[in-house]
Amino acid sequence: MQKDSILSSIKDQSLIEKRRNQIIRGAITLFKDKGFHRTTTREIAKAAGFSIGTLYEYIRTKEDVLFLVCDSIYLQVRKRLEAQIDLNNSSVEHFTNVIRSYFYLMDEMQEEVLIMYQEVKSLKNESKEYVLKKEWDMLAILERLIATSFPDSLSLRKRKLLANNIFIIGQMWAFRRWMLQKQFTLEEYTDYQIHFLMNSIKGYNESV
Amino acid sequence: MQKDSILSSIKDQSLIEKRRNQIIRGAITLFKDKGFHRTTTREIAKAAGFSIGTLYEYIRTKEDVLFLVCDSIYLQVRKRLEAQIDLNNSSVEHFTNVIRSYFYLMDEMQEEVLIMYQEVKSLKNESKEYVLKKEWDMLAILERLIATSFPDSLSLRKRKLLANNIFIIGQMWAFRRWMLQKQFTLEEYTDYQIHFLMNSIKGYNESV
Amino acid sequence: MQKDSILSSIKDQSLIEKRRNQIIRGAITLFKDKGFHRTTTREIAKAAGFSIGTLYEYIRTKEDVLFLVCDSIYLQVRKRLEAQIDLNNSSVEHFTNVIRSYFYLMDEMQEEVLIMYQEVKSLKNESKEYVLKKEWDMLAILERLIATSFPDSLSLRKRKLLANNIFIIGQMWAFRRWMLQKQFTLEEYTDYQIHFLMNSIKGYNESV
Amino acid sequence: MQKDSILSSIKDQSLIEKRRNQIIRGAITLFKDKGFHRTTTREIAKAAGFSIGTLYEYIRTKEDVLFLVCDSIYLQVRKRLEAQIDLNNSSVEHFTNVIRSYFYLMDEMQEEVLIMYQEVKSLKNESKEYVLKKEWDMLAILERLIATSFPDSLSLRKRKLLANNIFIIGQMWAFRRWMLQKQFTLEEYTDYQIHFLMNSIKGYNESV
DNA sequence: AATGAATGAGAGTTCATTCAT
DNA sequence: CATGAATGAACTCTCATTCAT
Repeated sequence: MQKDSILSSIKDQSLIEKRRNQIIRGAITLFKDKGFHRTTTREIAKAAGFSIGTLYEYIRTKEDVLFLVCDSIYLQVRKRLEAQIDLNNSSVEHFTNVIRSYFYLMDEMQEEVLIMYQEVKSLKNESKEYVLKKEWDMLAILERLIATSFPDSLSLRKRKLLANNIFIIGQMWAFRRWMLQKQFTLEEYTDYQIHFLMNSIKGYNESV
Repeated sequence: MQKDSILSSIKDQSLIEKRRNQIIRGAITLFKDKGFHRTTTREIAKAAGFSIGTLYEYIRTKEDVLFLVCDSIYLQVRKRLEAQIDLNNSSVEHFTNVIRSYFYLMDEMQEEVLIMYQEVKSLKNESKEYVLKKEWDMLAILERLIATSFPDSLSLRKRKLLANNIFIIGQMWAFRRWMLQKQFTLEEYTDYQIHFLMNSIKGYNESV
Repeated sequence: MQKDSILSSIKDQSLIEKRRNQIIRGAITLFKDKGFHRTTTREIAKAAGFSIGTLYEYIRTKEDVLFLVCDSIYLQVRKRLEAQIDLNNSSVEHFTNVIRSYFYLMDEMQEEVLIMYQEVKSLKNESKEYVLKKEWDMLAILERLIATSFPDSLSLRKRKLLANNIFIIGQMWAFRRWMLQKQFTLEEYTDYQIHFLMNSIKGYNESV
Repeated sequence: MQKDSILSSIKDQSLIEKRRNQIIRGAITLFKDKGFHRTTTREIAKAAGFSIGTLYEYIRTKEDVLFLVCDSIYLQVRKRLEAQIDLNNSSVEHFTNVIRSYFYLMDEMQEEVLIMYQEVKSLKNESKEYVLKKEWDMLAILERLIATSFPDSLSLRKRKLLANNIFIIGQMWAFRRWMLQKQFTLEEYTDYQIHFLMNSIKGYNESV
């Protein structure tokens, strides 16, 4: 499944783009609140600002909406993460800056992260694979960053694992906010986690 | 909301216990497969081994089933985790043994962990809080273990954060299995993560 | 497709029988009036005397209703036709009596005949074949009657064709009533057609 | 209802003619396949070669399309039947030739005959009457032919009935093809039926 | 004259829940 | 205590029709 394979009976491509963005925006608001299953297509149409009939001119099934939403969120996260990365800068400081930005991004996009976290599983296999593919891409970005910043100290597999750890510890701030955000400010959380992370790399380095 | 506040029209408490266990066992099988929303009460009744009418003698709403399931899974995880802990043993080795056991437990209970992960949000607030309360309990266990094993090196807040990290890195093995279990055996995953963790503590220790 | 392959979630077989008869009776009334496509499932449920939910306990799709209706009509026509036939009586008089009865039956079941005529095509292939199979059966009955009554005068293929002619000339009284019933009484129609038929057989006989 | 009473917002009459022919041609193709009810107006527009908006410039409702189609089919059948008839030729041979031509025409126009057969009932009364009026016309043609060919042997009413019989036995080749065309070639079917028919007339003739 | 995006009533179907037996 | 037939609100999705461009 690819994004463009969501069929629409509308011919004007730019209108499709525009309306789908309305759909995505409306749906995210609703999904935040009630999740995918408890949101009805009529509510989505209304939140998008048009009728149920019009909604179905731009998607074929309710699941298509979920797909659009997930796809859009991933794209956004990735874009913003990539924007932080300077491939020519291999300093540790640059590394921590990127990680810090990522954590702040997770804070900013908390609700969206939650949606992805909880609803991707509701996609049918084909779409799910397409979306999960995007996660591989994001991990690859983190891996590359690690490789650049710590060229000699970590094996490939350790880099991969570390990328995963960073990835979900960032998301954790969103999906465990009921616990973490009661005890830490975002700054504290970021500071502590970056410390743990750096020590872990340094420590590992020395200990092997 | 507390567990016993799920009303039942049945008087015999031991029968309630028995029937609810049947319900839980049946429901978990189904939820693994199709998730909470896509599972019908009829299916649950059938999987539990009795009629839909009987099901409703032991619960009031479909959500009650989810609550029973989540509650049961948490209880099980906690019990098995606690069984590993010797409060009088403050050795680092004991610490890593417990962590290792926890990771292996997450592997064993992958499907259940997934259910919790993805479905707890569908609980209504009251029940959700009750369930999340159990997570606080589990974190407290890990915190205590950390405090015992590393009595002087970590502040309270760092212990809390570390407990969280351990907790979700364990779960990650389950909920990101599509990614991790392609690249690591359970043993490798456990070894690497424990290394990272220990270095992180040691490194931190030294660096502060 | 066979009749019993229409799944029902109801266990009591005699209740299924009873409810399905209610459905058939209600649906026929409606189909007479508005045809299959213009009749809604809600109307069918109401005409059957229960709720839409209950309707769907006894069928799986709207098409099932059409199938039940067609099946029931064929069965009825056939039963009543068979009841007229005495296999041991090979007299020409018996032959004409049966034909006459058949014509009167078509008159009595006009509406039902119309439904079959116009709606069978809406069945999906599997069911359609099952229903059309019943028409073969009825033709076989007429063929056998012809063979018994005119043992030597007609070849197998001519008997087959004649059976078809009788069959649809009977039905014609129903489906062309807007034309025929303005010009003929049932008795006249029957008399004339039987005359044509007998002369045709006799004439054929002599001319070959 | 008359054909020209289908309102159109278009002024140019020859354009209306042209566009409606496109509609008819497209619609017949679709109706053959899926019947009137299962065909959408969008599909009709597409098959006709223009947009849904344009379609509705030439018709007012979907039913109008059905009317146009039925009207067109009747017209065609009638034209071709009339083309065979020489009013000055009263020979029996001419009679059988026309009947034979009619049967071959029914073979050629099988699909169209089916459409009429199954869909006319979906017309609303006004249009239905208009279309059925055309059947009276065709029957009148056959009646006249019978009267010309057998001037003294059959009463008016018998001629009328015979006309009906010929009419539907011709159509039967189309609407019962699933049965007849497995057992007979068109030639055989025609030969047998003409034999039956001629004997029937002759026989009747002699016997009265 | 032609287009096609927008509409919304209404269709078929599902399923959590109840309650008489 | 157990059953399962009955219910109907609520869901997703379709499609004939309109009308601004």
